[in-house]
Amino acid sequence: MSRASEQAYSKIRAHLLSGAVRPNEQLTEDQLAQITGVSRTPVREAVRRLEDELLLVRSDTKRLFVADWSRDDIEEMFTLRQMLECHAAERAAERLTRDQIGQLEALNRDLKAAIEMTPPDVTSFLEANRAFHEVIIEAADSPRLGQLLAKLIEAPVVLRTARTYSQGDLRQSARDHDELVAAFAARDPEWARAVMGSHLRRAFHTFVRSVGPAANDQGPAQT
Amino acid sequence: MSRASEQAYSKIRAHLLSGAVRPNEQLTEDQLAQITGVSRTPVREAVRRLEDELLLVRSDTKRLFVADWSRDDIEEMFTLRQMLECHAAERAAERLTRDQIGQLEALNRDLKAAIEMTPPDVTSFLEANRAFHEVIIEAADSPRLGQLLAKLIEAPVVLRTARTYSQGDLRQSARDHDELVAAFAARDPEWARAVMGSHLRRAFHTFVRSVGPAANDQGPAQT
DNA sequence: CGAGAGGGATTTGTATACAATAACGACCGG
DNA sequence: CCGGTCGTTATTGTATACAAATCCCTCTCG
Repeated sequence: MSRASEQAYSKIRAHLLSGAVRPNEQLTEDQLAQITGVSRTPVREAVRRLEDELLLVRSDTKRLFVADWSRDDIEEMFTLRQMLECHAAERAAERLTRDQIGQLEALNRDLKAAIEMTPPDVTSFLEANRAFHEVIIEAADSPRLGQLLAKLIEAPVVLRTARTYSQGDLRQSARDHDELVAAFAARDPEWARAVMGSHLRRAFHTFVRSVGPAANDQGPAQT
Repeated sequence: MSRASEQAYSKIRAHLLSGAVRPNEQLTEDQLAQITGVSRTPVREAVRRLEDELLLVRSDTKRLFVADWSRDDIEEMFTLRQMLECHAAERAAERLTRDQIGQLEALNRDLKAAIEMTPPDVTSFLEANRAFHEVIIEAADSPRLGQLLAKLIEAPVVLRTARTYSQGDLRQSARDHDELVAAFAARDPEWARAVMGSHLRRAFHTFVRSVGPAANDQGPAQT
């Protein structure tokens, strides 16, 4: 999108991820317009995108709130992502160019470098990880699949807690990526799917372990 | 959404599905505002939704066009829908109330009645079919899953061609629904998943047969 | 003391005017 | 005759004013 609405989007998103607002807190379009420095029109456009990504929700009477993700919500998100991204890996295995496989290798080198910093550079890790998965989705060559996954991957909760992962967790992630590259290089869709599946499922359990297995189960409905 | 933007959405959608416009034809927000009788503001809101549903697409310079669905696009849509809706059926099998199962039975009675009209009442069939699947998705109790599926099911191409299905095709569909209800009543997630899978995959092949197996393969890129 | 109605304040929805950007075509130079 | 550049027109993007809906507090009545 164009300048103002794009800017509104990223500023609001950053604002939400920064933790400056709490789940279930009400926001108004005017507030957001002030924060972002643009008028309500592009803010409304940005808000729509953020609603789509489930970072914001609207009450039944159109009032705007910060979304609250329960543990169950997050599990479902991981499950759906796994379903779709396994499919993407399968398709990608049949379609990746040598050049793209090279990109994946390079990205995974960056990712490993980020892990081996002391302390691990989690921001770089997340960026390399995001780019890695993006190449695969791109190669799957299915616009609709990409669109669906885009929503799931925007999920913020994961990003917020990634900083608590151990170096061992991160290294396992890098090993998964290595094996994915191997599966792609071998042009073996089944292998790629299987590795992607375990990769994401493990990520879910790592997440659960880091936030506590039964947290957040008694939260009130948010709408 | 509120009155004007909701009205704009359904009018534009109807306009697109009516076939009054051709794929790759350009539209302007002003035109649509005139057609719908509201200002550009709600039209833009409606257009965003339709873009999301891939009924409309924007060029790289933000100009608006009627989307063109290739056969491959449609196959991918069916594949994704199958993946997600099988999952929904599985979850629904564990969660449907007796009341909801009763609803499914009632809807399938309506559906069969529509089929046995002479000629078959395709509009009622489609409506009962939509409602049937909606109950299942609702019962799956996963907001994100429902949201993803909503997009896929809006796909218009299927609706446009449904009128060409034979009575035999429609009857098979009703039988699938009967078996789904049986699987739900037995609380057997695996059974439900399997039936849903074959139901949707058959629907795809019925679709392919009705439009011709290799149609629409040489269309130029639209963006 | 509680329930519900009324009304001002808050918030979202819509229309409109204007600004920014992209497409189109005419004109010019080679 | 071709290619490019500039100005005009068409189209989308943004700001703002106003309308509609909703919330919340208060006040009254039972």
